[in-house]
Amino acid sequence: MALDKQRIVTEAVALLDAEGLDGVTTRKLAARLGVQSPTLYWHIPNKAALVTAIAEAILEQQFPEMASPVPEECWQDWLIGLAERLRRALLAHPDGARIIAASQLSLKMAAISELAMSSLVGRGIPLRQARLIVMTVLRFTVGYVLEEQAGRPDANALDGFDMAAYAAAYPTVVAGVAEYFQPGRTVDDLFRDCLEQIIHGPAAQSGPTS
Amino acid sequence: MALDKQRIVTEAVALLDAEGLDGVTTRKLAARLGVQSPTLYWHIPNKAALVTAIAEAILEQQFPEMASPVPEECWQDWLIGLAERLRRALLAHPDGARIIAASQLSLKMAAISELAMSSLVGRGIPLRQARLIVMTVLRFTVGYVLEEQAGRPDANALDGFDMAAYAAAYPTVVAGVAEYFQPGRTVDDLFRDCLEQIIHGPAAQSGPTS
DNA sequence: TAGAGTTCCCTATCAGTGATAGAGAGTCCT
DNA sequence: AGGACTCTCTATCACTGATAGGGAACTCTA
Repeated sequence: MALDKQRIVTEAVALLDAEGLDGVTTRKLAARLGVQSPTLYWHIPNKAALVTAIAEAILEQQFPEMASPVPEECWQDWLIGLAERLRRALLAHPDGARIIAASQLSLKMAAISELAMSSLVGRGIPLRQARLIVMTVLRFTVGYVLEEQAGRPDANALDGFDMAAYAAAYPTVVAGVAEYFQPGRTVDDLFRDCLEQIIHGPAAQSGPTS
Repeated sequence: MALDKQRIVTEAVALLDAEGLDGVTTRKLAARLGVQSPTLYWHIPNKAALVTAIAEAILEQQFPEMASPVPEECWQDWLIGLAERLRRALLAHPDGARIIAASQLSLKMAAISELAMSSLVGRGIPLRQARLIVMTVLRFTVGYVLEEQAGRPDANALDGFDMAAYAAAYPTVVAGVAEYFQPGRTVDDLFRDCLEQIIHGPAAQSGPTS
């Protein structure tokens, strides 16, 4: 089978799934393609471009089409759904968020921004506010998943870790985690609740605001 | 002068400032310290630990003390100020956000969360909501600065870039950028406006919300 | 004070990384 | 037939994080 950029990127994603971002090296990728590593440089200028191409592929996979909200759907729910799809796209591969963050000038990401902003503007939201909301939601989502996927420290680094001391030093943080997850809530609920914080505002939830 | 972890981290930050994260190699760092590179491994287990230590140093620099809001200050403004300080901490060094994102188990970051959450709880906000707001603000801030600091693509990668086509494909995005910055607003204003979106909610700004 | 243990830095070396130079097989077009 | 173009190869570079193991200097103990 002829080697082309398409096939390289497809195999790179498979390698990513198998070994994570740090496992994606030109040699391993070439080996999977039955080729020597310098050959890749005929099709791809450098590794940064490869990572960007992987990012585009990951997004494309989850956003094959770009659909505006249907008329009867309120934009808030639609935007939450969009962010959840973006999060799922990043979670679908190891280090997905790192890859998106490392990729430069992603056209697919620009397309998502464009879709979201134009949809909001179409609902009568002023351009400036639409931009603020969309930027906030998208950057938050990347930041969120980035931390969500952050490599758990290896056991080696953990041997000096004292959970009791941690709980004593950061009681509110620990209590907050315990409180949230105790009634059967999941990490997906947590993401959604944070999103609603952004989109509907703190006032949407019960509780004093000053 | 004796070599210790403190001095290593201080010099690593200086090297970071001079050459960026990719320039922080064990050899260059050792050279600055007048030492051979394997010597560093006597003081530090591996490079990941070094990056984490750099992250702690960067945060420490901007958050030497942890102050709760004074009584007459509303928590919203205080929290915005906290996020702005965090952003300034990340912007103060090249790749600051990448470093925070790559560092595992930062105690200083936990301390910031603890301070913020306990301050909000102290103002009567329910624990769950305090956690949601603080998490949202902190992860958004990291995601925001990460993109803000993302390496601009080199001229090499830009030669195939057609600005006119970009503007045609993503008109709302481009219009949004132009609209925002035209009246003399700065990138700092943009960050603050996004933050207010989160903390005060979309309703705080004028404009329809459905 | 003698000797043992500890601390800290060294040289030598490893496997692996992204990337380039340049040769050489095919293929296609004139 | 012959030149140009496309694609893959071998060989090699400079560099990276990391480990093994030697040795000097210091400190603590008998």
